[in-house]
Amino acid sequence: MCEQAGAAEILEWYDRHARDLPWRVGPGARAAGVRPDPYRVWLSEVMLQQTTVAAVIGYFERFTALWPDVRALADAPEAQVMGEWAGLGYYARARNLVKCARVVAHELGGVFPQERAALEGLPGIGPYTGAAIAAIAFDAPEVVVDGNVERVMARVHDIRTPLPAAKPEIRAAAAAMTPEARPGCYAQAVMDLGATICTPRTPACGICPWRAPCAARAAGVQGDLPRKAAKKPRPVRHGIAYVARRADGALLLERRPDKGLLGGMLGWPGSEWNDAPEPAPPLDADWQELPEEARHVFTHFELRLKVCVADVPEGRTAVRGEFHPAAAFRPSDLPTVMRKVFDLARGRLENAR
DNA sequence: CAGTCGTGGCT
DNA sequence: TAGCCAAGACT
Repeated sequence: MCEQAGAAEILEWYDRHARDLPWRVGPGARAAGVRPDPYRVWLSEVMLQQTTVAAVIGYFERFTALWPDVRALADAPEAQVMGEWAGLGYYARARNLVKCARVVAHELGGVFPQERAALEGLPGIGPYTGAAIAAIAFDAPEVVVDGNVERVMARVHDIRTPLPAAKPEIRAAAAAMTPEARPGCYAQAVMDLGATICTPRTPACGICPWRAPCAARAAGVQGDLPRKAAKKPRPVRHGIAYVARRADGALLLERRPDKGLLGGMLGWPGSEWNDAPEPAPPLDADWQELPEEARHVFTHFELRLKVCVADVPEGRTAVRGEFHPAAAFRPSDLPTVMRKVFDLARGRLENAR
């Protein structure tokens, strides 16, 4: 049987250097017949979308401890899942995670589909994740193309067309290299290669199993690939966040609408975020503006939030939001920008008490 | 298709 | 430091 060019070299490298990851069945165990748990593969792949391995590991451990299988996750209250996801970002992933778990649990008998086509289209599963689950969990010979694969392919084949225009060419190259044998190991091998050797800057070509066939290396342009279209500048937006503490210690929080930024997450009531926000206090109080703003960088804008704090008597009703008892409040349930606001407000509230 | 959608680590 | 980047999906 004619193996795909390069597959043998990278699989041999993977057998010796595969990263040990909590969701992974390593090459040795896989060869011994151990199958990955599709639930854990799915959960890890969703968490890893645009997110580093280091950031994911702790979340993965907590999620699997709380919810060991897809039925358990399907039964979880969405608010609890959102709270556990807080800090990981891209919160539509968490909402879709619950939706997908409920579809699998209630409409598919608790069993993940094995086919890429059936996986793709489930909430939160797109072209990459569908192919990755099919390959890793079920050893389907799917073409798995993520950012690592794009970088590795652009270099091995010296593809100088900038992304995203180069995507079709890159996919064709990836398809030509994907082997029929051990497709799950192969997919993870290329991702490990991209994460540890064929890194974005200063790749370690000297120890790369694909050094010999690498066209970019031969041309000395490996560090300049893949090329990417120029990015747009990131504007600054301003806003005002209000942290109200009731006499019993309860804090006024507001759940954000499902659509849009930080959708479905808890946060402090506040103004719109724009060039010149209008004050929008959620209740009448003696608001004290803190001297320092909370700064946070999102993907497409930078936010500077003025923070106003107030102590309010019990019985006061808010126009917006709901008071959360102090005992039930966990800052870790908040998205990072809201946790930054709380960290600033906490100092002032401690002093006032 | 191009914009939206988070965050933390690294250089 | 300020920009770049990460196992993308969705509209």
